[in-house]
Amino acid sequence: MSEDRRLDVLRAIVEDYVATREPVGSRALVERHTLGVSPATIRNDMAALEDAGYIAQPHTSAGRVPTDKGYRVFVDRLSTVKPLSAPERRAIGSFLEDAVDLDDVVDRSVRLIAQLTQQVAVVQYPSLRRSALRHIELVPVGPRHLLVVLITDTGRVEQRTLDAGLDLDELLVARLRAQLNVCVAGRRLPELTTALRDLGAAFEPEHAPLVASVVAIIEETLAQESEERVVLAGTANLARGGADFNNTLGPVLEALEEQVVLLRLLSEMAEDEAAVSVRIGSETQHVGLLETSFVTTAYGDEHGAIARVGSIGPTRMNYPGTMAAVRAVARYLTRILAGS
Amino acid sequence: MSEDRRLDVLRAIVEDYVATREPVGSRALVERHTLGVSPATIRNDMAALEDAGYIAQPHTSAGRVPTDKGYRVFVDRLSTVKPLSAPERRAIGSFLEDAVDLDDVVDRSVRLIAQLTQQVAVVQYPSLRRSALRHIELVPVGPRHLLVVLITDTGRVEQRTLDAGLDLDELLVARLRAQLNVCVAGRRLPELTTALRDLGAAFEPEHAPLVASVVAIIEETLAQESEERVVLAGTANLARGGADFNNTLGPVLEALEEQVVLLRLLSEMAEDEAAVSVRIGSETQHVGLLETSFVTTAYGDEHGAIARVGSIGPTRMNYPGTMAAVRAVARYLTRILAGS
DNA sequence: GCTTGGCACTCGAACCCCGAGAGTGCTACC
DNA sequence: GGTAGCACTCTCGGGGTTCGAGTGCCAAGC
Repeated sequence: MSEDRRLDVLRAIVEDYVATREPVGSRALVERHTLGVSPATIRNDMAALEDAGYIAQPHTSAGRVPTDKGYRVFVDRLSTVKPLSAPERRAIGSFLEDAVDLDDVVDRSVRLIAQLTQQVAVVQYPSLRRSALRHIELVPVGPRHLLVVLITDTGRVEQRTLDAGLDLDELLVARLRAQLNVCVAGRRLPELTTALRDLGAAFEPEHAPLVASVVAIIEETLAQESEERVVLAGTANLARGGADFNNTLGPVLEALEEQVVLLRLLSEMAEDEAAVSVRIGSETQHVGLLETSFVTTAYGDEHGAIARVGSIGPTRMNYPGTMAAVRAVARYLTRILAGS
Repeated sequence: MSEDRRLDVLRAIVEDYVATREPVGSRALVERHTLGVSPATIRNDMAALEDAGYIAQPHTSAGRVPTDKGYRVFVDRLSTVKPLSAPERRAIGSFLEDAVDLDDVVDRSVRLIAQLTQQVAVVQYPSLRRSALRHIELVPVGPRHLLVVLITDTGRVEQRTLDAGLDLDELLVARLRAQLNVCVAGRRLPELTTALRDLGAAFEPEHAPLVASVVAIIEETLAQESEERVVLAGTANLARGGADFNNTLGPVLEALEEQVVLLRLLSEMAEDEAAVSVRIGSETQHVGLLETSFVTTAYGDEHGAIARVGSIGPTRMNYPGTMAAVRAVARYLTRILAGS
């Protein structure tokens, strides 16, 4: 009983099951694949695969279905990610290049992945933590309020309103703005925070409270927003494809709305070295996502990885295709961000 | 056969059907409501209501179910929106007040409505068209690119990147920024665009192309974004409630992802005078939303209405409760925006 | 020792039938 | 106009049966 053939059988089972959505039996396998042996032999292999936990049968006298463990072996050892066709790649590139700003880039990316994979797409905004501030803008709002706008080198914009507690002097605001931007110029976060703390020294003591509160709100924003933001698209694809997981759709939608869940998964997967990382079924460690898999990869700019994109679908998904699509979009995304 | 009693019967049917989710028959009706007549009489009334198109039976020998037309009468004439309880109102107010910026306000509002109505919530961002620009910021990005940031008096921020086509002079950018902000100061859109067109005159002829392209991108942004942006929450609530519309969930999700559809509905409903506006089933004029109703109302700031909030659920929804929740959130939202 | 054909066995899906129950519409009566 | 009675219709659910796919095992073959 050759080990190689058993893996071939596992691959065939996964492929057939993904294609047909029905448990696959020994006869169907030999008919659709050239395995060179009879159904009886396949049955023996299947029994071994079942003992090893790679496949299971929904009930006696039904065909076999891959388990999460089976998909894992398939993804790790049995599948090859085949690159997209040249026209597809061109379409991706040109679609993304038409974006007018960062929001638009993210929006287009997520729609693109949803479209390509016919599943739910996830795009994480560029991390504030790993990007540098490009500019800080202070805009007086009414007599006593100040709008603080932070612009990063990835084009992301964050704003906060600050109650100054006293009437604002236009000149002072201008000085503060200038100092802040000197302070900021091109620095990454760790240096930035220490630089900000020294800022008070450049101002008269009576302005210390204002400076302090502006600095505080900047730091707070950076800290808060390092809890990243994610954008979804294609949730309707969950319901499409008909009898996919009709009855368990609720928990999946709930999990997707809980950004916390997605962020945890994304951060866990960021630790994987692999270019494209996959979480299968129970590996997601979330009860609502037991029947779904999550394929992600990192994108970045010239300085390296800054966030992730991905696609979520049923565990019974087309893994090679999904991985190819996610990887392709991430590459173009990186190119766009590095180029602008 | 009194007309009044017939309407009472219709109201009872709607209420029972909403509560039980099952077709309601004549006997159940007299048992649960004090109508003072026998089932046979109710049957006659029901026949009349059916002839008039207010109710229908799913099949012979089943109870009756309200039609869209029946719900319409119920909403217009038979239901009273009862205000939320004091604790509920306080909870809404305090939850919204903790928001740190406009994005956060919108985010909290939409989650709040989803929570209160247990349905899908929709919040439209404040319209750029109806708000005034508070500030324009120009930030050089690399040698030749300019980031144009627009800040409105509702706190909304839009940005665009511009390829200047030639190296940028720092001083020129500063002059342009100053001029733009003079131009802008507090003006509403219609005056603004004419003011912008005259801007070129203040600069030397050789800078005309730059000025023109900056003005162009500002106008383009304002035009584009007057196609409003909407935010959703609570899509998982569609699947919850079990057998609500299990099989037709796909089209609904698709419709919700099509922002165009929502925006059309919102703009149509903006024309209604009524404080709270309702679209029932087929009235949405969208095939995916045939089994859903859409409850919206406007919110604004001290200058009046600027956008809408709403809730989407099955036609068989709790209309009075949904209307109360949507109205309450809109009021608090208005208060917050006017106060900041 | 692996592979194969044969065979008995299991079990879910589909179908049909039937009875129960809910609800209606009609008609005669108050 | 309201009411009671009654015949009629139709869905839903249970129970029984058949059908077929698929398995597991065994004995024979290469």
